[in-house]
Amino acid sequence: MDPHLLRTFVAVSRLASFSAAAAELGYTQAAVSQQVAALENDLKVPLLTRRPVRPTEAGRCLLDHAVPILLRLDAARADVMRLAGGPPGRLRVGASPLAATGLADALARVQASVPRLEVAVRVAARDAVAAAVAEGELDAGLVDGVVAPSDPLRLSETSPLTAISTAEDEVVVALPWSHPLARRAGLSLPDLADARWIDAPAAAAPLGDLRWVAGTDGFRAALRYDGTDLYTLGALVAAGHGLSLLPGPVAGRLAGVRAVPVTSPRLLYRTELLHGSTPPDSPVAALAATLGQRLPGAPHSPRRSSAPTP
Amino acid sequence: MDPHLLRTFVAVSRLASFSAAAAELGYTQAAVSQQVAALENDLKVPLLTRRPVRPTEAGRCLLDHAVPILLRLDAARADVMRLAGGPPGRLRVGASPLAATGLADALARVQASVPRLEVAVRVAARDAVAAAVAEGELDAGLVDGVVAPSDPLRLSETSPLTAISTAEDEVVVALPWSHPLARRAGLSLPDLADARWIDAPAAAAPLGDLRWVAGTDGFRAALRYDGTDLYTLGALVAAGHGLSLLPGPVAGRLAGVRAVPVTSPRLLYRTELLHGSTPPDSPVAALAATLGQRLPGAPHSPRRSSAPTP
DNA sequence: GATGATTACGGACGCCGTAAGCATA
DNA sequence: TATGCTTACGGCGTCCGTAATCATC
Repeated sequence: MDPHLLRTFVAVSRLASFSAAAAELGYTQAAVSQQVAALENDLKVPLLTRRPVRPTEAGRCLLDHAVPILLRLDAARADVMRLAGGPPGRLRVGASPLAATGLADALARVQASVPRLEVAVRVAARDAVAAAVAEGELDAGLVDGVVAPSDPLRLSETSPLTAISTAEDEVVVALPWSHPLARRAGLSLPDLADARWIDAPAAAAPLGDLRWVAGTDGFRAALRYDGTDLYTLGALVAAGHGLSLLPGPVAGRLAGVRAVPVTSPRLLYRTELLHGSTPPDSPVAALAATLGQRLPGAPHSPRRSSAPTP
Repeated sequence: MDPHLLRTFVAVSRLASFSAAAAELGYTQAAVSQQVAALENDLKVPLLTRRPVRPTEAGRCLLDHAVPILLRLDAARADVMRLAGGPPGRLRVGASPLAATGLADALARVQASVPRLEVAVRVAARDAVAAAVAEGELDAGLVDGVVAPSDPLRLSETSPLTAISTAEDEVVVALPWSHPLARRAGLSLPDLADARWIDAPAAAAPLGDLRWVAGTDGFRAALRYDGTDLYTLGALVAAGHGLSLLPGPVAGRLAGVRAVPVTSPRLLYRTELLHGSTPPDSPVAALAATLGQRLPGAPHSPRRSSAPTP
């Protein structure tokens, strides 16, 4: 169960070829063959069929474990080395599209307090941001989502990250003006499970979040929008392609759509700042302080610690 | 970042001694010293202070990652080999104390349907059961806890396990008859946050669960009871040492205590069956079927899949 | 001075590359 | 027949154990 063997096994499975994996990893075909054989020998189970190269049942099972394990190993290395490296002169921040809104101000204030700070910003999907922070590719990430008041955001955690709540907004449904429910003052989420929804995981709340907080299988996507642009999303809603769940302040700025608050169940659109272990004098700590909250607890024990902002 | 190195690093940290770790792992002191040096050299960070042997800040950070990683590696091996081993002639089941109640009947029915089946039962704390199932020391585990209706149990997951809801009971507060709230017909959980509570993680709902579902910092323990015996717990409640949260059917059988349902928020005392990847003809599948639910989805992709029982 | 971690050195094993073998499309 | 995985073998590096060295209590 050497990580080296796991890594080549994953590569072979993904590429469905020993030789391609060898090329990618800088080995010879023979070495890859031996590594896979060693793994199969260790587990006493054939993991791959040859010709065509495809994972067996046991192989798929191992893949389900191996990928997170390898991610976690990388995250561990990144976390430790980041802690040891001392405060770097740069701050690489990621954000999911809706969370990116409030970032500019905060970054300006951090730059004012830390001289000669290189800042890089990257916008990506929520889970991608979380993964990049875990891997150490980013120093911090701002992510958002729909949650019940006391719950943390549900992220696919490769490794434990410290999470700080930085903003909590009202949750609203964006509807076209012509929609029968558009004149309501408030809406109940379960009533909307069977409506037409737009799945815009990169721009609005992913429908998976809705299913989670509502505890149903509904909220099926009538249209999928993979862009991040909110005005396109607004246009899609206005044109009647479906509904979308958004934070109140954002939805209020969209033209042609009606924003109706969700009154039941009680929900919040929360933004959280994610980061790994961090020395207290780092730019990340400054960013966390700027976004309204001091870094909690000991930086060496990264655990979820969310507290609502006042 | 060889797991071998991580394992010895963890052992050295735990035992605070190179030589003790060497003895435990079957190495010489010199080998352990070299392994730790190799790890520190790889990460370019001192991980341990010598004399006394104690993890540095970076070392503690690495420990936070290394322990779950090693558990997960073991879980992966166990999961794959279990899948490959074919249906074994034995069924090792673990259960948390309250969940163990309904196990006898189900096991009898499984034994009736599978000839010559060796059955072993082990009762332990909830997280210990989950860990043992992940590690493959147990084939399945029954665990219980307090949750909101649509949430899964919050387990410290080393590796993803399939979870099936097998029972859902009313949640009640066990109070002494003399308690001012004992005559109420129903209680609201937030009102009880500041009451005296008994923390009995091995027998009743852990107080951490209450804090989670209530979203508060309350529910502080006035007394901790580490046993699993429910009648002792009942006696403690009756004597006024504190309150305890229990499933309705269990609390009803305790002498001298009053059981008042929790009406707000809406909570359930749920029991879930946990298992790893499993061939469809295994005793685990039989147990799952007996407990009221077929094995869902493909056995090679272990994910949480809970559905309420009717 | 004794306990215990580190450094030095030699042997064994493991792992990769080259090259030949072999099965399948 | 050709592509591509497997097996055979040789060299190199890694890792462990023994033994000597060094540091701390």
